[in-house]
Amino acid sequence: MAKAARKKASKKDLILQKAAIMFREKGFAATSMRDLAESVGIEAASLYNHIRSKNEILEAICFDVANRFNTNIDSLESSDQPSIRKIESLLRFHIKQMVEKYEEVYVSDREWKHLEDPFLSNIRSQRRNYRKRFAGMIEEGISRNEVKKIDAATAVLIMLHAVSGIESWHRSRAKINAEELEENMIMIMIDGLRK
Amino acid sequence: MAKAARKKASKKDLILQKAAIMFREKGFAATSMRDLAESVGIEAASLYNHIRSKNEILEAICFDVANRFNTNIDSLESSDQPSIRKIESLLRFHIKQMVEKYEEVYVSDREWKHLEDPFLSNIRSQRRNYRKRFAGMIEEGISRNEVKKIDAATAVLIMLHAVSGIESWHRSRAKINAEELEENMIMIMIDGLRK
DNA sequence: CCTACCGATCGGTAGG
DNA sequence: CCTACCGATCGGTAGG
Repeated sequence: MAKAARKKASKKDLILQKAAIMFREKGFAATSMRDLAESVGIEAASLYNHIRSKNEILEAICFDVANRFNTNIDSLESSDQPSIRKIESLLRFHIKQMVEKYEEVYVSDREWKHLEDPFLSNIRSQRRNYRKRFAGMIEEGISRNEVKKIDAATAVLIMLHAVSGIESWHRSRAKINAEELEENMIMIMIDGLRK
Repeated sequence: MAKAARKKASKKDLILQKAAIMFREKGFAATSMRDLAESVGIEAASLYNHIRSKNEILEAICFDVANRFNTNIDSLESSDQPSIRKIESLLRFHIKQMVEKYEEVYVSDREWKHLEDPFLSNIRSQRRNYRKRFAGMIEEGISRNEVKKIDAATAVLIMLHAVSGIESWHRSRAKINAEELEENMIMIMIDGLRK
């Protein structure tokens, strides 16, 4: 019974993992359950022994990723580093997640619009909330004179989208490694392009 | 005859415009020709008097946007400003395009994967080429000592994705206006967050 | 986990 | 530009 439960869980995990890969490649809407079943190695109908619906797969991916980012910002906010260090840590977490859990993070970021209510409203408010907390860290940095006077909301948009640039790095198997990538990104975002 | 041709062109333009709005909202794959026809105000079958296929609409959007960006980088490369100014101008062009032609630029950037060959290969190579030229401007800036020593390819990824952050600004109708947005973005990207 | 199948919807065409 | 309709494919279910 324990073994059966473990087995079932790992098959569901396999489905989620393959789904993340396919949703990233083709998009949620353009991926059929038959495509997914084939990549898992079973018939389409058999998927439904492990998951309830196509949308449930997307929900699992999106909320799993959201939880990881929320947990991280929780612990950052309660720490007492300088603001610019908090911001740097947040960015480094985004970069690491994008490198290590590429497909899941990418899918949760680009395909969440295909969720249905109540999950759609939920994720929307989680995203709004996250951006607000990030903006709060930037405003704190401005008031402490660690960050230059910019519009915090604009800075949040730039930073969050900038890290998603790793997508292209990930697929192109560029010349530089993950560590160099991270250092370059942090340098550019914290100190800009100009020498 | 001239008038009929003009009329037909403008109806086709209306279809392209409505398609860009819907492809941005729901994605290419999740937008049906019946959805599109409804927003244009005709029956689905009637769309085919103006366009040949659903994919042809996406092709028109993607290549129109690509041409505008290529024309801009052509004229920038042949100018003889300092490298950092060329980079700034390129970024300003991206920001302006994103503000003014929001739906088309967004769609061409996120939905081009749904193109079919030979258009898919064509746009892929155009994108590769554009990034290479942009990286060349950054490397020129480094060698002229105007830009700090960073990996040019990484900087390109960050900058191109950062400007697409305007998407969220555009939809959220934020407090700041387009001009302030542009100045904030340029300041952050050129000089970074740190004071 | 499979075979067999469902109603719905898709992109697109014929013919007027 | 519409009515009528097509073959294909979709997400999902029944029953074993």
